[in-house]
Parts: sequence; structure tokens; C-alpha cells
Amino acid sequence: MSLTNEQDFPEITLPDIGKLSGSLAQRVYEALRSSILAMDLPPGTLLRKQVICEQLGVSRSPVTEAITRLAGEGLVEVIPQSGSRVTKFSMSEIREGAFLREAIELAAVSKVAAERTEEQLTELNRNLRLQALCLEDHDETGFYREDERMHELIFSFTGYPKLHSLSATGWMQVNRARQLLLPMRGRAFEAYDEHRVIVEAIRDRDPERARQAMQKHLSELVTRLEPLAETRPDLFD
Amino acid sequence: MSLTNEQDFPEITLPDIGKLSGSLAQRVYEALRSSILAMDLPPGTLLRKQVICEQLGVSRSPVTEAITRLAGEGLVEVIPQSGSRVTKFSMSEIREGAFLREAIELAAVSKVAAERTEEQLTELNRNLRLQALCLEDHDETGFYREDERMHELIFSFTGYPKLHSLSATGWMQVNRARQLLLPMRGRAFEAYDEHRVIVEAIRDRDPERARQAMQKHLSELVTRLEPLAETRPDLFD
DNA sequence: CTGTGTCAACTAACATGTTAGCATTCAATC
DNA sequence: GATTGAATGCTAACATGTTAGTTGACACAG
Repeated sequence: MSLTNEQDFPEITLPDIGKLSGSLAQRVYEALRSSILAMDLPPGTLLRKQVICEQLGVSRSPVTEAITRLAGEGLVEVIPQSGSRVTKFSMSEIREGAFLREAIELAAVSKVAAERTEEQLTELNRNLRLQALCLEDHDETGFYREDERMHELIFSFTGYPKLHSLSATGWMQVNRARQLLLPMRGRAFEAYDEHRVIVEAIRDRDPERARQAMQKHLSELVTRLEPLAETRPDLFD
Repeated sequence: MSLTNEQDFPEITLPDIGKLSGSLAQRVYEALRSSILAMDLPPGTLLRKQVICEQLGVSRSPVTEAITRLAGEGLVEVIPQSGSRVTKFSMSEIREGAFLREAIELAAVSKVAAERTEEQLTELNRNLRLQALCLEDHDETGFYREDERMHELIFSFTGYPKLHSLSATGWMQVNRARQLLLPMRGRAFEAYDEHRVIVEAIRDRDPERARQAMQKHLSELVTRLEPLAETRPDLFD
């Protein structure tokens, strides 16, 4: 198999790891991970240990460990004795990640709807208000941050601390691809409405309605992702 | 934090890695992993790189990589600058793993019930027959193997290849703990009946009934696991 | 007897040297 | 010109040397 193609020698720039805390390996891992998720290192990019070592000013050990962990998450694929590269998208993986996320989050929202406390409801409503404020200010970035936050809240209300990170693992590919979508006009308002329905169902302790509302909300994104394989074939395999 | 306790210097014996294939790191990983899952390395066991190196006849590099990967899966916890040990059970983690597995497998069985082909149904029925044969022969081990196989089949029929391994990650802790249960007399027969109901629902293309049957089947195990924290407090934290 | 500080031993974490497998190139042969 | 195959340069994989942080024992002071 040949490794050479047009994406072989990009001028890669990595964030400074000086600001991060933890072991070197941890910092290198986070630097690479965020660069990959932010599409600074696009799918197909060849990762060369030596270059990364020089740029970050560390030896090969922490870089190796970081790449091993990224390979474990599926963000990087290692070609034995040859090289590592950022994994390309595959529509089937995206669908699988979405299925997984849906399965987990529907179970979560259903459980939360059945057991929610007053405090939790208050927190969700406060988050909803924040979303509304972002919309009023035309602050799309802020809205997506609060969107994320809302899903995080629901996960945390289940009482299962690792649920979010596990569902995030499969969802990562979806989130990575999501950035290729131009923000669609009016979509944020629709999303906000869907969020409201979800919170209302939680308020009424109606697990089934919460499920359905969440399902509708999640299916939105995948639908919009589908055409991407056509428009950006270079990023898919 | 203290590392010393009665489990510190066990005479650990690892399987020979000569038979396995792949890179050294991969073989070391599999050797450790299977030993942990088989409870040959009980929760709390201190893993000392040097000892492992000597026993397997390899250097520290592959051992380090293997332990890193195991830590990523949550089978090993690393105490920085100090040591690594096999993670103890925690009932909350077991409940979380069970919740996750339930969420994923209910979604899977529901999808399969809705879309199953004749070939898939045939394969499930054949598997059921195998289970029945194992029961007739009082072959508990064989039954357990076919049980696993059936769940695997259902996962694979979704068309999502990684679903099984992902749900297995969280489920691992459950499976590890499961070995502490004495095989309960008659439980295999009950399990077989539950399997039959699931397959019947798939046959009838009835997603909702398949869900419910699977839910009943899965909840069985976690119920039987609950008392374990009392009877074997040494394995929990 | 209890709490505190020093020190030695151990370990993970990191750095670096070595080996071996793969890919590309290019020349030799058909 | 096409195919093969030796040579070269690259890389991951592995081995080993070095550094620095943590632990636990023990002496000492209160």
C-alpha cells in the first residue's frame, strides 16, 4: 500500500503544550486530539513522529503513547512499520456513531424524565434560557456551546458519570464531520424548539415523550450529514 | 496513598505469548487482558512492569504500551509515578456498564426485529437449537458460549460492526464480576426460555416485544450481581 | 507515645539508541 | 518497454539508559 499522495507533507502546526497540565504524554495527546477534532489536521494527514517531536519539543516516548491512545479511539490509524495518519471519515462509521449515540441518549433522557428532581429541572430551564439569550444576541457559537452543555446535563443527571464520555467516543466522528456543514440559517431556532420540547417532557415526567423528542432532535443532524460524502469525497474513504 | 496490602506480591503467572500473533505489544496486551478478565489477576493486584518483562521475556516498551491500553479500557488504573494495579470492582460502575449495554442492545434488537432477513432468522434458530443441545448434554460451558454467540449475532445483524466491541467495553466489568457467581441451578434453562422469546419476537418482526424480552433477559444478571458487593468486599472499593 | 522530617528504594515517565519491516527508486534483465 | 529485484531511506517497534516523583521506613523531637 502506498502512503504517498497530495496530503503527505502539509505544514502542520500544533498548539503549544506549555499551557496544558498533566504528564507530557497527556498534553501531547490533548494537543493532537483537539487539532484532529478541529479539522486542523484533516482526515488523511500523515502524522510523523519526528516532526511532532520537534514541533512540541519532546521526545518520541510521549508522542508514541499519545498516538497509541488516539489509535485506540479510532481517530488515527497506524500502518505497521510504515506510518500513522488521521483517519478519514466513512459514512457507515458516522451512521454507526449516530446509532450508538441515539441508543444511549434515548435511554438516558428516558431515565432522567422518569426520575428528575426539581433542582435538575431548574438547571435545565436555566440552560434553556441561556440558549434563548444566545439566539437573541445572534451568538451562534454560544448557542452551540449551551447545546452541548444541555446534552451533558442530561447525561450527568442519570448518575452515570462515564456515560457521556462513552457516547462521545462514537459520536466524535459525527461531531468532527459536523464542522464541515455551513451553519444553516434558522437551524439554531429549530434546535432550540426541539430542546424546549425535550425539557417539557422531562418536566412532565413523561419518558416516552422525552424519548421521541430527543430522537427527532438527533436524527436532524445525521440527515444533514448524509450529502457530505458527495461534496467532499476527499475526506471520505 | 498506600499501595501496600495483602495482595501486593502475588505469584503472578501469565500465559505464554509465544502462541499469539501480532506485535509484541499486542501479544502482551492480550495476555494481560485475558488474565484480568479470567480473574487470574484479581482486582487489586499490583502490576509490576519489571516482573512482567522478565516473565514474558520482553523489554519494557511493549509492556508499557499494553498497560496504557488497558488503562484506557478501565481494566487497570495507573497511579502516577508509583504503580499500576488491576482495577477493583465498583457496584456503581457495574450498574453503569449494565445500563449502557442495555441501551445499546435494546436498540440493536429492536432494529434487527424490524429489518431481519430470512437468513438471519435461520441463523438465530440454528443457534437456539445448539443451545438446546448443550442443555440436553448438561454442557454449561457450551451453553454459555452459545449464549455469547447469540448476542454477537444480534449485534452483527444491525450492520454496525463496532457496536459489539463498544458495548463490550462497558460490559466487561459486568462479565468479569459474573464469574464470581456460582452457576445457579436452573438458570441456564430460564435463560434459554428468554432467548426463545427474543427470537420469536424477531421472527414476528415485533420490535417492541423484542425490546421487552431482551430487557427482561439482561436485567436478570445485574440483579444477581448486586449481593456480590456484600459477600466479596475485598474485590470492591 | 505521637507527630515530623530526612533519606533510601522503588516506580513511572521520559529520552535515546537499535533493529527490522515496508516502500520507493532505479538499474539490470528479459 | 515491461518486469523484477537489489539498494536505499524511511518508519514503527523494540530495547535500554536517565530523570524525577512517590512511598515507606526510620530516626528524632515534642
